Amino acid sequence: MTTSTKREAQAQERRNQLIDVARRLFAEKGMERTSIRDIADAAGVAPGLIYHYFENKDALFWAIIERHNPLAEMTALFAQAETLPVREFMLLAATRGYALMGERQDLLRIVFHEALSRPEMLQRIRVLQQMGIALLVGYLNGRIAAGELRPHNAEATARMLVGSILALRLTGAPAEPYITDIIDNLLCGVAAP
Amino acid sequence: MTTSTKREAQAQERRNQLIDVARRLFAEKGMERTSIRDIADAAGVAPGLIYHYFENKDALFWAIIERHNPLAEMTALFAQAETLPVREFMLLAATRGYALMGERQDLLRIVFHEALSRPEMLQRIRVLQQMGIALLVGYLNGRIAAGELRPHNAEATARMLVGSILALRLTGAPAEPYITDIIDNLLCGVAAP
Amino acid sequence: MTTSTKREAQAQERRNQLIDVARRLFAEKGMERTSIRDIADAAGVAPGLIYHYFENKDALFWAIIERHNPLAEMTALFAQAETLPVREFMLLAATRGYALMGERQDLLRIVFHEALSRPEMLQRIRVLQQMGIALLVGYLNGRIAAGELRPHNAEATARMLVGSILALRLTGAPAEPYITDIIDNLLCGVAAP
Amino acid sequence: MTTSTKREAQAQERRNQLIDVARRLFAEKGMERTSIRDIADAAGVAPGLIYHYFENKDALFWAIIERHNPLAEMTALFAQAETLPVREFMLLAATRGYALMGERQDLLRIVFHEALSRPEMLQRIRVLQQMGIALLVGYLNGRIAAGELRPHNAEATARMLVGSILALRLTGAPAEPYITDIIDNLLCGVAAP
DNA sequence: CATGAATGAGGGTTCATTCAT
DNA sequence: AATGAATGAACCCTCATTCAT
Repeated sequence: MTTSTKREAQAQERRNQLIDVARRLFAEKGMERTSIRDIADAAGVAPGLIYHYFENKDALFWAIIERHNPLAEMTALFAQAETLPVREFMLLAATRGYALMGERQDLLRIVFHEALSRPEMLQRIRVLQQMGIALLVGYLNGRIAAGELRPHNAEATARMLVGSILALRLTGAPAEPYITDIIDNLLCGVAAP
Repeated sequence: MTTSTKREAQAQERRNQLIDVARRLFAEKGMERTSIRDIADAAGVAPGLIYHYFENKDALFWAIIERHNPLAEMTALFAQAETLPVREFMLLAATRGYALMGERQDLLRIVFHEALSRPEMLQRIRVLQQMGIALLVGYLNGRIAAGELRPHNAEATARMLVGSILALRLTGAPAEPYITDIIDNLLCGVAAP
Repeated sequence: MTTSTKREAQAQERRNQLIDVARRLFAEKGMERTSIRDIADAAGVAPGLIYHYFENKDALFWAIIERHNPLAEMTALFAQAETLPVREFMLLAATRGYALMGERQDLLRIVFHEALSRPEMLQRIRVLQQMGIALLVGYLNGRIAAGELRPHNAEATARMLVGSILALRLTGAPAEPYITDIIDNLLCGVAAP
Repeated sequence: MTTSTKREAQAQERRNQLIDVARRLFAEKGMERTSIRDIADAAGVAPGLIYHYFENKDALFWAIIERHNPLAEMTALFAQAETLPVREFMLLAATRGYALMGERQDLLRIVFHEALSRPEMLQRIRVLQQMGIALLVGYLNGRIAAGELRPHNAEATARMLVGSILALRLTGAPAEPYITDIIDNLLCGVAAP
């Protein structure tokens, strides 16, 4: 029992190691430019071993995705939304989103990269993204109902916010001053009074 | 003279055909998943011929990019910016940008895809993107000077606009009602008055 | 332990087999006219396997050279030079050199062939050749010092000897009577007394 | 008539140009590493034109060989052999041979290169070489009959001479002092008196 | 005489994957 | 659990050669 448990733990560790190594390499060079041998070398194991843990390269890819789901964290963040004024919370959420995309930047690259060339990927990505937007839309509509935001199409706002943050990351732009400016623009508008 | 011109014209035609075929395939499957043979087959041509027209696969890629450069059109659009009120022109520009990304959606996929995994591509693409943003920033600062927009960081606004439109395209969302809402949000803000 | 050793031994054997097969084919048709597939077929092996053992075709070439380096044997021969009179030793050395070029005739063909069209090969080969000549020059100068040969430019003699033997091999001439005649000519000259 | 003659002359010129260009390139990089396109580019013509003048690449190769036969010159040289003392003439012949191999060094490279990998080439080369040796043997036997050289196997001497000179060229060694030393060694021997 | 578009076989090489050990 | 030898298909690219113009 104990031994088998130890074995299992060891196996789990090895599995995670392979996932992490693969994530790094995939992010650096893209999935196709990363060979199984590259991964094996970087992990210090033989190429054959990878097939002991994953059916094939694609399965390894999905394992990476599954291991890093950012939705949980975002959900937690929105749960405490009510405790802050609108502007503060939006700043917080935007900053956190920006940071998250940074922490998982390699993942972001992988996902985007693959999503753009593999329809079945795109499908799975859109589901996630839809959930993110839904979270945001829910919050915004709550604020509208509370009279803190003027009545309007919340989905457009949500898309603006996500798109703007995403664009910052994609272009390598820094968080400040852009994030603050974005939120202020969004809240107050840029038209002359 | 006539003959040589005819020959040249034919060659140009063939070149364009190859570019178009490649564009389609690259967009469908990604550049790496598209083999030279795939392109040749789709064009009804021997694989070797492609190397008669393009030095290698990468050169073919850049030929695609060059053939469809949206910058010229955008520049022309901004040249007549003064003739319209702010809101009208921004709607027009956003709509045109959205449409352009649509017409060139396959191109967009290709460019994104490659940019994400090949630093030297990212470099060249950022140059283009920077020029687009500069165009927009120039316009916005003009409107600020004219007192039509309140003084603010125009670059943040430009990035919001581009990011928002891009996000629409990437998520497959329709132009309306989003574009109008986005422009209105941007101009007037979403905060309650 | 035993198993890994067996594996290693097997791998070494396979490596040597590939070297030998390649040596034969390279000698028969020249390196460029021999494809990796030719080698693989002749060895009864998949083409990819060759790249498991050698980085590329060139590396395979150098592996052939390294496996059959005649310098060690020649060095050993010259170590016992003192035990024989000049004429006997020179006959022995010439005969041994002729034999060696025969045993390695295919190698000779390969080396010459490549040396003639690839500067970087010529470079590496000249180093080897220089060492051979140096060996001979050292010996000759020793004999001059010992008063057995008249004082003269030993390098010219060394080059004559090597050139003469090489020419025999290149033209397919037999060892006898040429070698004896060559040595005698070299020692006594052909001028009438 | 005149026109056709002019045309013919022009054609002959073009033919020779192609031969010369090909000779240079073949010598530089070897025949296989030189493509028809390389030759065409260097000559400033279209690839197709080469096939107007030569059936294929091999025919072009043979045309090069035929255009540059060194035998005529050597025969002329030996015709005046009697006018000089042995040592002087042998020096002259050796020097001339060395020079010839230099002038035609590129040709030498080509011939050697191809001879080593193509049996039918080797055959043709050996015929030429045999004629060269025969020329030399005839001379040497004449000198022996005249009492200027001691009676001995002239063919061995001829092979020594040719081999020595060839080795100088192949190793890139300079003419002097080697040639003089070689002739002196050959005439007087290197043994202590 | 001259062009250069077009062919298609074959080159070296990479790589996901399998399997005996 | 782990190895690494072995496979074979596919890749990008080169090139001698042909032929309509």
